[in-house]
Amino acid sequence: MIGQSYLSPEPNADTKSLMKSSEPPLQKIDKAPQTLRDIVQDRLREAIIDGRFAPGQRLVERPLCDQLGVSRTVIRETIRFLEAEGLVEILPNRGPVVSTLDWAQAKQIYDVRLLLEGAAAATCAQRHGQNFAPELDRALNYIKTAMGDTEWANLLQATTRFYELIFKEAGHIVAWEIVQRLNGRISRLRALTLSTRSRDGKGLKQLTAIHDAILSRDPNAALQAVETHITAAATAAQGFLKDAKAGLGKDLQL
Amino acid sequence: MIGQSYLSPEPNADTKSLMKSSEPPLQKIDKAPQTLRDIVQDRLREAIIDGRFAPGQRLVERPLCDQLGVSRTVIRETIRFLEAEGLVEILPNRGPVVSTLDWAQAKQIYDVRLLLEGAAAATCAQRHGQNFAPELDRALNYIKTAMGDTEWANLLQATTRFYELIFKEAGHIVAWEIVQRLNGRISRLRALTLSTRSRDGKGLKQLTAIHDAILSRDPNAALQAVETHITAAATAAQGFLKDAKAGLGKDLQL
DNA sequence: TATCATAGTATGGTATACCATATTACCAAT
DNA sequence: ATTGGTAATATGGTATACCATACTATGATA
Repeated sequence: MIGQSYLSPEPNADTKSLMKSSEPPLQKIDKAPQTLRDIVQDRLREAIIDGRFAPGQRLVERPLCDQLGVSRTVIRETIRFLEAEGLVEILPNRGPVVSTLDWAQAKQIYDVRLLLEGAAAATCAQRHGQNFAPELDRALNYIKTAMGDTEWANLLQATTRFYELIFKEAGHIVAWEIVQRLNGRISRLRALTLSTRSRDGKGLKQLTAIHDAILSRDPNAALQAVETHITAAATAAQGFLKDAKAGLGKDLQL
Repeated sequence: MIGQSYLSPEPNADTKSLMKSSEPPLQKIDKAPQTLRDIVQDRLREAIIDGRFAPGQRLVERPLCDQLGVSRTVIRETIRFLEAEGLVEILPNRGPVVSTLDWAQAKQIYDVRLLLEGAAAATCAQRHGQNFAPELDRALNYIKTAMGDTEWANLLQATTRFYELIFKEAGHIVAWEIVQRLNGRISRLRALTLSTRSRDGKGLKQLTAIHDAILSRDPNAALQAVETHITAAATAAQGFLKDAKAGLGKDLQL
């Protein structure tokens, strides 16, 4: 999430022509000293989202310390953060576990996404600037190529990037953060639905519809396109969760 | 957020007629051993929301340890949690400060609230059960009485309760959690707008309109009512933030 | 007097050790 | 087989020490 450009674009490219660059004498150095916590947070979050920690699995602190080579303090702090994000739950007297998901929650998450993504697409359709079209094209093409990929993480990232563009262009930063957090909680579900839906061409077709509606500056069409896309995704997801529930009795698997 | 009903509703009401109560012989004791962190979290969150810690104010760890009588670990973990909630920001090499708010963010928060609360009200209008009407009546009455109160916290809590009822009845738990978190970030703004808007009668009138639309099972009217209510609140809020900005040059004050 | 340098202080970041408690598993005794 | 106890494990909570950095104040030098 946070880049690692500690220094200004030109670190010290001009030692001879000092004070020659006209406008800003010196750019402020906004060092973002990537703290250990941040690294561990990203690492753990990614591991959970990628499914390397299964839902329901316990996250025992000291082993995590050994694996990541950091102290307990750091681990505990990141667990607190991920708990607030909804990726981790704390069982009383048992400690943190990877959050599980049932259909009731997933359904609500898709509902909220529907509202926020629909609004973002509509706003974006009205407001997008001139250099936005090629960017959205590129994002859509990324998705197209990622569909043939075997690595589902790429496809997930590509679609995420697609929506990120839309939200950012609409100026809906807060909403995008919310959606991202929600997506973290249904990441495994998303991976499943995306990979299956990429086999039939429907998923891509729906995303293309969103793309077209936005670029033709038709807010209502954009809203509609998002609606059909998310509804389809939710339906597919429901199938998975229902299966998992039937198979195991608990909803731990997804 | 978490109740403190450690024990079952009926602790041991029937010692004579043991095993007589037909279905559950004994209810499971779901003890929620309120951990130190939870207490400190609630305490600090409340302090920030109440404004006892001003926005931009530094939250120095060791003094907080002394004030609350807990160790640094606990303090740091709660700060991580509140950071994820958006109530606290971490300045590099300076440590945590209470988050500040500018109008760009506040506007977006009101936008998201508009979407989520509108949807909840509409759904609630369709689905609310039979014993819901008196509850909503009661909530509205609470607001009415709280308007005469000098303690603005009561009014804030009353309106929160009003919306909570709507969200819960609509089954939008996830959305409600999101809205609550957003409300935390604009709590001082809400307090200001609520108190000023309670002097003219408009705020109450708008809430009554929501109440009526829901109880008459008219989703569109409910959506409309929420829209006017939040739009008005946002406009009032904008006035405050603009003032603060003009007065101070920075947006630290709110 | 003005500037520079140095030391001191405060704070965040990290690591480690310790204790109390709750849970679990295992083992022994009846 | 059920009961009871004990040890192991893991967590919550605490305390402490160490280092790096930022800010501050003091003093020395030009």
